[in-house]
Amino acid sequence: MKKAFKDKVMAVVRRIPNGRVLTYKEVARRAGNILAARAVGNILNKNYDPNIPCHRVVRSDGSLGGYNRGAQRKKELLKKEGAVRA
DNA sequence: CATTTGACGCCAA
DNA sequence: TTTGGCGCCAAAT
Repeated sequence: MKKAFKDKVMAVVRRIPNGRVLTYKEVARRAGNILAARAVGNILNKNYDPNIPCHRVVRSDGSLGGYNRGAQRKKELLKKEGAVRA
């Protein structure tokens, strides 16, 4: 079945290089629907994959947002990678 | 198939 | 500037 959105979101997030973070809005935009920022978060939330650095996706405000493994973990990961909102 | 949920985003007060 | 409410979408139940 072609879950274009879910599949694309995963692909996009998987492509995020180390030290780089994208906003949910940006990911949604690359996934094909900029209005689906919410859906993006929902997808990552229910479908966490070790290949997908979902911790590199943050809110447009610059806030980290949430994380399945704990927001604290996400914060540490980003800090460790030195990620910045380019 | 209809309803609920949810890691969001933007605007108004 | 901060808080609250509304709008948007896709997936899960």
